[in-house]
Amino acid sequence: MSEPTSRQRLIEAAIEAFAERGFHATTTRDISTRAGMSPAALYVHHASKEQLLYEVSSFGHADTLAMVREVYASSEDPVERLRLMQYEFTRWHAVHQQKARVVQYEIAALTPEHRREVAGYRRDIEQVYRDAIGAGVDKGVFDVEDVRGTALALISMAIDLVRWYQAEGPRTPEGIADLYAQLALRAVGVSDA
Amino acid sequence: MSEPTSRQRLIEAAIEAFAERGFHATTTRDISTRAGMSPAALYVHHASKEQLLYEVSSFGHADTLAMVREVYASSEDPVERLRLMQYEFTRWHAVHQQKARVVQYEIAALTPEHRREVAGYRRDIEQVYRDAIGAGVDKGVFDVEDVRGTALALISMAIDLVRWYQAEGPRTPEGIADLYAQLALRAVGVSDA
DNA sequence: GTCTATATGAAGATAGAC
DNA sequence: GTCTATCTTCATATAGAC
Repeated sequence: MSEPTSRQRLIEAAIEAFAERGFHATTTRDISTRAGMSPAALYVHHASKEQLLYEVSSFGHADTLAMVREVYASSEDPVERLRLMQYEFTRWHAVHQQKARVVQYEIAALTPEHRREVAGYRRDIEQVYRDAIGAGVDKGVFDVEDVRGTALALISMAIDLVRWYQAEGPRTPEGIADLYAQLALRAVGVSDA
Repeated sequence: MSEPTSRQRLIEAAIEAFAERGFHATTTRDISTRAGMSPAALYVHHASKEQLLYEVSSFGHADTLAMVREVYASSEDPVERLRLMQYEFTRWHAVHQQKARVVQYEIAALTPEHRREVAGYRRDIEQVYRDAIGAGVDKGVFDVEDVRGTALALISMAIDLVRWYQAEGPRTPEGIADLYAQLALRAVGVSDA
């Protein structure tokens, strides 16, 4: 493990600052100071404050999409697949609470072009959830009328925890993930969950 | 129905602007222009931009707390009570999507004192949900191990819809509220929901 | 690649006429 | 209570030395 580069230190400082204060309330001075540099140093490594946000947002979205796709491919059993999907998706938002907060709540601050790009990732993530639920319905294992609405509800549950979750609090990421995985199965009508 | 006062017009303009852009990205010029006034007019009716936010946030929180308390008192039956609670809480967030967005996502922009005040409202709302779930567990109607976590999950589901819900989209507030009420009952282990 | 110094613009809020 | 004009502060981003 080598030292992080200045570029990487600035990204991590930006995640911290954006998560705590929000993009618009964060100053480039705040970011560079957290990274232990002068205000000007930021622009040697990143073109603008928005570019920093885009970096965080785009990697974060790609990450979560890859994760749910991997889970989807990992099993043929609808119950185990949905359980693991909600478990991992929930856990990611708790473990990476700061990054997740930026990913989920600062989309409006991106340029229109960057916003369109992440919108694509988001559509794809929802599609994987719909596929996972739809497969269970097709096999007669799940009892769901509104597949799309149920997918949105499960995603919402996991995403919203970045609004209130605190790493210092009593709950572990795994504890919440377990609970939310159970709630996901109950939501699709698997009664012995 | 008389004309809204300038004061009220400014509050409504602020809700619109804060919901679309966020508190920090909104300028006082934007608010006053939306209300059809000059930048200076805002300060005749409101002390500051933060005071406008506080007005929206505090009334919104008081509103939702009163609503869930009313629902709690309206029935003794745990199933009907929780169903109605999730229905009304969800519907409120869809119907008042812009106001709800400001209420739920701009807490960090309040002054510490104002933030403490709304934190109290939020604790109380969670408590009503915990009571509603706990009562069903005590009566042996609900099957829930983690009452607090389940309450948070149900609240999260409803709150998060302000992030994606669009009045122009295909879903009605009542349609989402029906679905989320059903999901709430399934979450507490009422299997014929 | 880092710094100090600064250009440039725009924000929140106020002054003072009507 | 509304306006125009403006004060003051602070933000993003750049210039240029080392």
